[in-house]
Amino acid sequence: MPTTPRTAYAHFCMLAKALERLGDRWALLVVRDLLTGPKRFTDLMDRLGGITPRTLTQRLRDLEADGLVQVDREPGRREVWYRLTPAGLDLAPALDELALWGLRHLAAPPAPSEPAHPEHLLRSVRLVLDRAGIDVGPATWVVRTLDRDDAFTLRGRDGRWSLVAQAASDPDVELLGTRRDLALYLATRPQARAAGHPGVTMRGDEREIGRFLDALAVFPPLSTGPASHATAGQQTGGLVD
Amino acid sequence: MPTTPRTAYAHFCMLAKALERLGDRWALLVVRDLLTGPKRFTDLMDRLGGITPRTLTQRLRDLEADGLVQVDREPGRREVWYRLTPAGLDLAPALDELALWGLRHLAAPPAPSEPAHPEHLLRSVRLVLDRAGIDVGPATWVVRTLDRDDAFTLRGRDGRWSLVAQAASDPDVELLGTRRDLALYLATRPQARAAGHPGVTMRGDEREIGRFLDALAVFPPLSTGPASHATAGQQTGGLVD
DNA sequence: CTGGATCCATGATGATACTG
DNA sequence: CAGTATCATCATGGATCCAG
Repeated sequence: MPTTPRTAYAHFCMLAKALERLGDRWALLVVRDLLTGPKRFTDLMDRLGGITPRTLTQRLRDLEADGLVQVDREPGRREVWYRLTPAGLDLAPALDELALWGLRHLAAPPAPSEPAHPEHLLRSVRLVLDRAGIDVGPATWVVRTLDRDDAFTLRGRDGRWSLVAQAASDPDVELLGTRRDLALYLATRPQARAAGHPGVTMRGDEREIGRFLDALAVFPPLSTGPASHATAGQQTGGLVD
Repeated sequence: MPTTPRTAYAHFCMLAKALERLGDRWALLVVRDLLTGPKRFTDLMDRLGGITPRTLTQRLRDLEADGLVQVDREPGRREVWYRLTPAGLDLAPALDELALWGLRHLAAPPAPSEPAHPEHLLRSVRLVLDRAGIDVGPATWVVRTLDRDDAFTLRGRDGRWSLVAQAASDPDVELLGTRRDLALYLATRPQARAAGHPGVTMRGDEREIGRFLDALAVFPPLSTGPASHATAGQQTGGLVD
């Protein structure tokens, strides 16, 4: 009979109970990376850059025991696929709010040592466009990474926006570049985006690219209050000065 | 020159950056308890039951350094008051989403060893009423704890709801009880609430109490998916069987 | 090659007692 | 009231090794 584990807060509070499951280091980042679809152990190791295999194993076991992750092991197949259960998928709104908070208060250009992936920013872009109800007509935009052949489709219609980790066949605009270049481009402040970005190719006719730039003008959102983070300093309206 | 601290993920991801500030044990619970207003060190020690003074000191220092908490020290006064900065207050939506997720997937009656405070549930009640757009006419409901003399006012009008940690002077309904009894009452499933609860006094005329019960019928919300938590078992529509 | 396990080092947290 | 001091324990990081 286990006594209350170390990670328990013993509060009658749903936030505390949630954090008992999600508060361990790396746990929410594992969920984040599984939100875009099932992944293998090594896929996660790659994306979570910095986690040790022992910790990843531990997190996946914990999340499985808590019913957030399901493990697909098929006999005769080497790969083990990890995917979110409905309860795990249901964390998306909470992760979105945390990411938006980070965007409002901690936005900063990527350090040279930081691996940059466009998908994290794309999730925030989708959310910001959706919340703002931006409507520039039906839009299908594809972002394709050249160094890893990932692709994402951002679709908008009637002010609602969706993001899927797959390339649509008929994009109005297509962005091509390395993961880092694409992330840097999305992190540029809106006014500078029309000029393009080194390493990023934009395909699509001028009118379509114009719609893309118009919609993206709301990203990133401005901080609601004064930039009160001690090291954040100036708020220029972009992630990059 | 400090190298990247242990708590850094070194990802260009706003969620990761947020978790670098908020991911330490107890950190978000400190924010939670400061969301209802400024508190003293010992107030926080009391509410956070289980935290050690060393850890609380550490968290408050970290949060202060990150610009989420401001410390009010007045010369000649013993007490030190901690309050959230605008950036700290801006975490409310994220904490709300996490608490709602906990409510949907981890709801369980309070264990006998769990101190129960009504305020955490009241935050969720406000949010659920507000999201559902419940409109039962202008409503002012006061919840008053007898064992600590805390009071909260839940106000609704035109489907919008607010919660403040203070007693309104003209409540339509007033609930009185110990912190535990009030929490247990709010955790009851809606159908059982009309019968009242031992230790909880409800003041107000019958019609007003009827409005109160009608509105509260949407709390707690049902889980979106099947109750997939390994230990959660049945979902009865209430926190208490 | 994937999916881990093992060993050790270290930093973060808990328990308890004490103090300006 | 608002912490600090000390010691113990546990979780995580880093490196390496191993089995199917």
